[in-house]
Amino acid sequence: MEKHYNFEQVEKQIQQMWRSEQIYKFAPDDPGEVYSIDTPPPTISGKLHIGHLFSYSQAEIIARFRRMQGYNVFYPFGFDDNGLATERLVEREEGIRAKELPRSQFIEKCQATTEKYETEFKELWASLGFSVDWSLQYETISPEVAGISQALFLDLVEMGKAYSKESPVLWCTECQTSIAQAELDTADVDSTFNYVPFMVGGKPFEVATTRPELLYGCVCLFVNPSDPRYQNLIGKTATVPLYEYDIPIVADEQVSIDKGTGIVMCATFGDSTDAEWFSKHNLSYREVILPDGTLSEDVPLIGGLKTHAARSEILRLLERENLLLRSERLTHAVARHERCGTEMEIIPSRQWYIDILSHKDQFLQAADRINWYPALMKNRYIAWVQNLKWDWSISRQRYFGIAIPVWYCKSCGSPIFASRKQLPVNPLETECQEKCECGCEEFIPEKAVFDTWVTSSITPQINERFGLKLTPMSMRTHAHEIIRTWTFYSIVRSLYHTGEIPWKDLMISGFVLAKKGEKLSKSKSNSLLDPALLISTHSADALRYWSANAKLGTDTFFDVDELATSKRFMTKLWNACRFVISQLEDADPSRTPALLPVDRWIIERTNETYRQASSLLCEYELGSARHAIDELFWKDLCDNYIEIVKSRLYKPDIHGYEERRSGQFALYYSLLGILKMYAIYVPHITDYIYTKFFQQHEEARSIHLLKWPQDSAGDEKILLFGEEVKRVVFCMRKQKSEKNLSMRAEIEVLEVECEEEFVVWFEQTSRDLQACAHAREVKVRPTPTL
RNA sequence: GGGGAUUUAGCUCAGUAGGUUAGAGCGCUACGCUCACAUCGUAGAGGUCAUAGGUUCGAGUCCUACAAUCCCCA
Repeated sequence: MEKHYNFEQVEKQIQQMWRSEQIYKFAPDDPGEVYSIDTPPPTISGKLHIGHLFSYSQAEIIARFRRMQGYNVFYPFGFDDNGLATERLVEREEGIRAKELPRSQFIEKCQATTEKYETEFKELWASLGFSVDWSLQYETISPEVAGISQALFLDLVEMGKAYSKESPVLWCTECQTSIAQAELDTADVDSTFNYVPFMVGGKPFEVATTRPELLYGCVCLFVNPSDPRYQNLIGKTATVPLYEYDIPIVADEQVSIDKGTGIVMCATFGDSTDAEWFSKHNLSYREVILPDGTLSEDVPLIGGLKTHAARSEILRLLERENLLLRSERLTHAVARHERCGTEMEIIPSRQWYIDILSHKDQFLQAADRINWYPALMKNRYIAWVQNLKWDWSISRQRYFGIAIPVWYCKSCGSPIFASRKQLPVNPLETECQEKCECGCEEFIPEKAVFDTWVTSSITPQINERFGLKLTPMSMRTHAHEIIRTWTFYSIVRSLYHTGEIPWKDLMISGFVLAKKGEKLSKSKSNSLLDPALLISTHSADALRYWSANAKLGTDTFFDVDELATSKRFMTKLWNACRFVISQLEDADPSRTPALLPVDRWIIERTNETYRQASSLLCEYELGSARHAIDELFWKDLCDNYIEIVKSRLYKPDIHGYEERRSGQFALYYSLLGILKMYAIYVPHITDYIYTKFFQQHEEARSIHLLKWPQDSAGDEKILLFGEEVKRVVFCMRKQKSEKNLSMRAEIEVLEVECEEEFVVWFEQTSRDLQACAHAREVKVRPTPTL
């Protein structure tokens, strides 16, 4: 073996070997129970960052573990390449606005951009050594997936779970589309709480509002039914200031008595409470804000202005008329669109929905049938489901997405759905083939597309497109910010379509934070943190080893200096292997020699570590599992066992030839075992070392085709003996260290005092200890019993 | 405003079901270039486990309060 490990060359070479040998090819008929992984298809919204590298590596380590456990691992990869996030990326990169281009031209640009990014992403995953079967790849925008998505939508329509209705909907005036509750962010915004007088029976009553520009949309005043101040107002009418028209005063428990004056104005629509009151109290609609974020020209005084300009203007007008009694500064949480940061509006329009509100209980119960790792992530899901206020709005007034397969009758407006054999279909390009029940033969195609989550929520079904039954899949993995979207929507879809949970285990990873509390974002990606650059300068294995250091689900900070630990580890592994292998040239691992006790110990310690690591990895605790392997490798094998057995390997004429073979056998077994365990974390260096030496004995083309041994019963006594041996060596070193002696300094006698039961074993180890301690003599005696 | 988490060595974090003297890596100190490794080895120093109460024979671990930081949701 070379003196230094050259990762640049080796990682490429090993990856090439994996490809040409098809090491990770999935075949349904291969032995072993299928272990299927539902990998998150990354959204094409910009470059990948270290957070992706971190969480995808963690999942990949589990894939490798399951494979070496004997499962037939189904490990596909996909790309979520449609939807608003992608459109915004294209707009940003090309300096264009979607609505200013012909639809087809914009879509072409989107396709070109996604292809570019997908190639880049794929190269990155490959350079990290991912054991993915790329023949299972899917893209959510592909015709194949579009067909599946549309078919499942039609299923939902037939079940009555998908429907369209005209109603107030969450709306982004920047993206000019409806959006779902899950796509909202909240941000604290400085604003003013403005007190204006509404006249009731000739007497003014103060009402506070943060949205005075909606005064013309005001349809009702609400007070709390148990507020003693306003009992006499209930049922009366009030006059809207400035606009001078009358509205009712109604009681509702949702009014908070201590906020403002306790009288709240309801406009169409200022917030989600307004929308609730609108339907609950059957109020009328007064249009103020248009889909593009300007006020309707029909609104007197401020028509045509943008929302914020209209707000300033109406405040100026109110003040001029002495109708602005006072204005308090306040900071309040405002809902914004997560993709662009624009404040939400609520605007009525016809949209498609998936019914989620009427089955909350079912979604909550499903959570108990899924294993959550770490367990407390379940709370986030439960909190989210309990707080749902809107059905899932699935239509988007956008372009690069899967078409909603429906036309509307020109005369009666009834929806006509595409037939199954037409799918995938784009109603904008294909004529409706049916006839409406009303006799009309002219149709208007649906222009809206599906929300991208409509399709990414069915990845388990997409993975089944080859005909293999996979659901419920074994495991789903992703970071914790998309519990409310991907996890939730997937559970909804799975329950509706299959009646079953989508997967048995959920493995939820943490974020990589730039500094305290700050999430890394794609937009401000630091070039130093560019994954491709990190891989090329520090190696994939080093990054993988680092990503396996954190506890699952816990956020972590990234500092390049931490990779020094990884590098140090890889150097140590390389050097240890180089030394051990140099001593095994003439070894014959197929023949088990009579084993000395200390050799039995390191073999048993290896088996014990297999057991520990396996049980931790079954709980997705890859950090703790790695630490268990580190302990075996660094402390037990390198610091102790190798030092103890060294002389026996060098000098068989003193220690005996059979004794040397015993040491060789133990070294072969434990080192190969350690490599097999580390293979899931650092697949390149381990496979390289394997092919350099072990392959000639083991036959398999790659270490990744070997299996971890099945659980075996442990031998506690030999493990205890090993601890005693380590204690003796430790005491010896400590004494030399305290006397400032070299470890090589000779000592007269090494006295070993041990339990009666270990006396014989220690005597069989005395030559090793004598050489290790550089002692003239070793004396073993039992601890005197009291 | 509601919910959840974190707070352990100078730094980054482990500490499983309450049980000897609280651990690791980095950093620090001393010694050692020993024929795998000085990108190393051996040993050592360093902690009132945020704070205040409580339960217990015994609390980093369980309960209550409080503080700071963070996350999710309104």
